Amino acid sequence: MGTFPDLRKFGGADAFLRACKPRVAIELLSDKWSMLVLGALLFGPRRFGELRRMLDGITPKMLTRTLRSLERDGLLTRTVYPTVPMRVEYALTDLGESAAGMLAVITTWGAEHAEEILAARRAYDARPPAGETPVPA
Amino acid sequence: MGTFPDLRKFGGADAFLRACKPRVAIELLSDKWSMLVLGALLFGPRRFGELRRMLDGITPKMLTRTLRSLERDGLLTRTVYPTVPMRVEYALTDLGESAAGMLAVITTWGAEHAEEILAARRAYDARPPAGETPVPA
DNA sequence: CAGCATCCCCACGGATACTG
DNA sequence: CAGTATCCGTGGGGATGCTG
Repeated sequence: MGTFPDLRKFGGADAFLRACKPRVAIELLSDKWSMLVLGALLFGPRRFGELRRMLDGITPKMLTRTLRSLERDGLLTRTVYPTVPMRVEYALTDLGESAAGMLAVITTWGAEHAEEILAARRAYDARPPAGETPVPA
Repeated sequence: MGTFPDLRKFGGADAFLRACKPRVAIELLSDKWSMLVLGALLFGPRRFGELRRMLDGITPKMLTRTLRSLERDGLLTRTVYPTVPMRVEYALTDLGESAAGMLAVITTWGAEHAEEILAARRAYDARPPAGETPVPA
């Protein structure tokens, strides 16, 4: 069928149904802020406020929730320095770095095909309401 | 920092803020069913009912919505055969196949790291409520 | 067969205000 | 500084029933 890695090697579509292994990756990608946070941490360890400023538009609540979730999954570490004022630093783990690697793949794909997709979208939206049904046979 | 492709080449975190190009990929991934449908179509063109059966748990409404969205983005084609009873076939485009390639990357990553993540999750959940704060310096 | 229409729920996530 | 607490609107998506 194609030149891409054969999905069936990994279980194909079945691999995604129900609560199966690779689903964790999908959940990660599906979350609005997770990959953004990982991306931000690629620049090195960052503090709460720094991340907040890097991720324009994120609220403290969502940043906290996202960081907790990523920490729980072992994608980043949270280190508290009990200074005054307090200081907390977040850093990617190896696992987190590899997850960010996925982000790179996705970003690349998106950058390469965005124009094509947007063009298809325009064409679709511009086509006649009641249409000629493409009838090959 | 790592061995993965350098995100900054693509604009880094900034590349994701607001409505920028690579975001279309994220939207694709974020949708609950889109990548599953693409994965199913990797096995070849399929009819509505076939897809419905392959994607256990999907409702007709969501299948329709997902297919329409993917068609609009040029990831698959929809061909109507006006037979009796009616027959509609969905097939990946080249663009759709390349998108499914992303799925392979993600699936692989998920399969390789799922156990690690689940272990981290168990460890996190099992740790003492009020905790020893890791104080390096 | 391949959908479309409708109702409805609740979880995601934003805004705002407060605390150790 | 680094969060927590609370309220609340939106819409994603399930269930059900009907149609060309």
